[in-house]
Amino acid sequence: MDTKVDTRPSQDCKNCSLRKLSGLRPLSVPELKFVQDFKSGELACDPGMTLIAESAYSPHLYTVLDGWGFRYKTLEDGRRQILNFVVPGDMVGLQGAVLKYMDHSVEALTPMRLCVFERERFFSLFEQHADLAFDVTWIASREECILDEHLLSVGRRSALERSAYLLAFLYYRGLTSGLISKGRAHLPVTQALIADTLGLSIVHTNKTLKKLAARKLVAWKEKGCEILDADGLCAVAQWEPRAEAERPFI
Amino acid sequence: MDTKVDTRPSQDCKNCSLRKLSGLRPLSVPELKFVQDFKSGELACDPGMTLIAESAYSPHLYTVLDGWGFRYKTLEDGRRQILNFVVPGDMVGLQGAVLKYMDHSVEALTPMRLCVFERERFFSLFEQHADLAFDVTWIASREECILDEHLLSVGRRSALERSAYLLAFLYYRGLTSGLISKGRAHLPVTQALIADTLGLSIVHTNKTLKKLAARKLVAWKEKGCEILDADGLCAVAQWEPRAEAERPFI
DNA sequence: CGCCTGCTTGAACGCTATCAAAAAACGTGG
DNA sequence: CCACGTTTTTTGATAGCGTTCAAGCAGGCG
Repeated sequence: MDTKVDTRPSQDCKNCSLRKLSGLRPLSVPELKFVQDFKSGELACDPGMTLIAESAYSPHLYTVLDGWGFRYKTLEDGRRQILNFVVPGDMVGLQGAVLKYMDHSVEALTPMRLCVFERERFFSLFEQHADLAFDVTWIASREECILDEHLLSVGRRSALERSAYLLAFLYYRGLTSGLISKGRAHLPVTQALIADTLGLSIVHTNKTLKKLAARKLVAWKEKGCEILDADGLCAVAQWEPRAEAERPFI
Repeated sequence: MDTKVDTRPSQDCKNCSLRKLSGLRPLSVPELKFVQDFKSGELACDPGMTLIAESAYSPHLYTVLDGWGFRYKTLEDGRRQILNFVVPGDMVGLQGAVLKYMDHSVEALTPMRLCVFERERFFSLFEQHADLAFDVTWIASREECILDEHLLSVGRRSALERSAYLLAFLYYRGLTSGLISKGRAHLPVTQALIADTLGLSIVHTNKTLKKLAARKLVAWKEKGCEILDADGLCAVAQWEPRAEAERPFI
């Protein structure tokens, strides 16, 4: 449960491990230079660690370099709703940087590595690089788009459809962010997490997942979920992933 | 059900009817000048009109000047989920302008008036006015924030809590956007709309709303909902509205 | 007046929650 | 490598919240 901020001089953004991912918008030389200067360090953290706590002020803004995490909110009596998962390329704490308050918490699901920025200097990005500013807005809009689909899912899909949608969704997010590959499609989630994302009880989630397993769409092993047939999941969910053109990454 | 685009020279932004609303960030003279030039017209439309259709390309981007509307998505078999409501000051079609695709539809609930912009020129806003670009990101982030709360609501609140939350939420949105006042708190929504927002059936929505009415929190009249006790609704919902500092408006 | 939309009500069904408990997997320290 | 506590998964039984089906009523509009 410990955290360590890397105090070595910031890693070179040009050789950022994420840059080799296909589907990322390449940065121009001046942009890269700006980002390199904007970056104030790296953060590595262990599973279970809270990156950002609801309503607590954080002076930082992050970009995920590696690992899985998730965003959630809770009601006063403890009921929890997971809002979305974060993967490499996602920004963490953007709401806080823009609105000046955080309305949700973010927790690491696996060991994570993050790129650290100072909120104070966030506005300079808008002043100096219109392209990067547009990218930030793009990222915020895509998050909105994902939330729209989740809301449709929780509001109108049955338990079986919902589960299928979520697993397919996580599969594609894992693929496009390089966390998994078609051969190694293992999602590091517990059934309790799935339940809190779908708005279902743990017991019923378990029974529903068993049905998907019976259809050979997924398998539960090694404390996580193996995706066996993503197309099958999509069919059950009445959903298909959007083929994304080029994704910005800051 | 007809639409009319106002072909007269664009109304003066400086005297925009919305500018007198309290809580809006005032624009500088150059910003105002830019917005005035950016604006390409006004659109007036009647209730029931679809402003933007899912997956259809629209060359426009709007800001709401007057009236209520709502965003929604549907599944192939017709099940519908309302994602959020739009009120004066909100942008409509931002997702489309940034991501290049629309994933939801937008429909007018009451007669609406909108300010029309050209998507093509949207990027120039980022190039020329960092402050306005930041405002756009602010608007996107706040939408995300609202969706987070809706998701928590649909996922984890009971039918009664959910209804109370939604009505309180609409009440405060109406207030801050000048559509209603404390004396005249009438929301122009049908129970079918409420049902599609909460992810409930119409029948059960009706029974749930009756319970709120029995507690004297709301009253159903004139084809809409009268808010009698917003604090009471908040208490039922375990929710309280956030006191917003200054809201940008483009 | 008659149709259409929106609100209301009752009854029966069923999906999902809750309760309870056990089995399995995992992590840790001896 | 084993023992033990903890977390996660699994299963069965029961209860209840919310859905679906089926009418009936009220108000607005041509």
